[in-house]
Amino acid sequence: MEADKTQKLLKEKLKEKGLKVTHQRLLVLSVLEENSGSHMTAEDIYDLVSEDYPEIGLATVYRTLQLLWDMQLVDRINFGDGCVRYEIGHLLNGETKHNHHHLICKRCNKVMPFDDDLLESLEDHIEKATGFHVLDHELKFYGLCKDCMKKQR
Amino acid sequence: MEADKTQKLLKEKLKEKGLKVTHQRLLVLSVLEENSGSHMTAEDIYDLVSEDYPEIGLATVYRTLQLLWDMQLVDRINFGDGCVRYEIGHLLNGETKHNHHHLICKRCNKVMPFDDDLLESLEDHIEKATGFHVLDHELKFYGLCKDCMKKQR
DNA sequence: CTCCTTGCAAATTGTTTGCATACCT
DNA sequence: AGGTATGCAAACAATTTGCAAGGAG
Repeated sequence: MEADKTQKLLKEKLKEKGLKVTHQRLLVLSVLEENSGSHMTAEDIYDLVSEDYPEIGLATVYRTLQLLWDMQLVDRINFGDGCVRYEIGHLLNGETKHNHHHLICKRCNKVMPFDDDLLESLEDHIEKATGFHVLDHELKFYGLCKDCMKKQR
Repeated sequence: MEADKTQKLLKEKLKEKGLKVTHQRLLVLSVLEENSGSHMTAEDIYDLVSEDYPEIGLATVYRTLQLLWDMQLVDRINFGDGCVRYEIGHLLNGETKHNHHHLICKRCNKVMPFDDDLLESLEDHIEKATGFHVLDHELKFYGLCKDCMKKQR
């Protein structure tokens, strides 16, 4: 149901640019959609798409992710663990803004989401103070999770 | 003057762990200190250290940066351009907290610092709400800088 | 004298590119 | 048909690792 809407949007945007609607592009987007909430690497996505469509190549996944990102259909996140991660775009995600942040444990590397929209007003302030037009933000907190705090020597 | 303090701290931390004080380690830290405010890649640091100490190897720089990061003497930043960047740790930087953020222009890739300590209270809130102990945060705003806004078609 | 550390080169890992073929429109 | 997309393998770039030799405590 939601998925239909997403696909339709992708098809529109492709047509707009004279690009083609292919199996691979639809599949990558749908995997991202089915796993909304997880932070997936290109390899993760490749593995999942491969289940339905084994002949896909990893390079195509990279090219498609780049494309989806250019079209603002997916978000990129980087936890500094050496690979870029993707999730379904916040524009498609129901919410009007991207207001979920990440708590990253320095010891066990667990990543937890955290919701807050405190930053809206800060964005307005930035625009007025610097002339920089904010489109999106990314906020990460590094520290120790509850479990690791307990285990702390 | 400040540099002495930094070196002393490094020496202490090394001794604490039974590790050795080497030229290379001191030099990497001092380059970072001299360039406080810039966001340097391992390669940048390697080039600068090489001027004083040409026999250093790039691998040593990587190993040293890892070490300094473990010891909380330097901060890591990732602008998603394919390489990790480093700057002198906020603990050493005079301030008590790391409250400078980044405005990243999506068009020209310029990076501008932006200071604000609005997040302190948010950190307290997180600790109470989730049990996650926050050590540091990283906040990036993506958008269009003043110049690129003007040039906008 | 013992272990930690280094430099070098080789190995890894994530990602990109070139090219001939296959596929949308 | 005509140009876009794909799969594969080779190319790349940033970072890591193995190892023998050098240096700090």
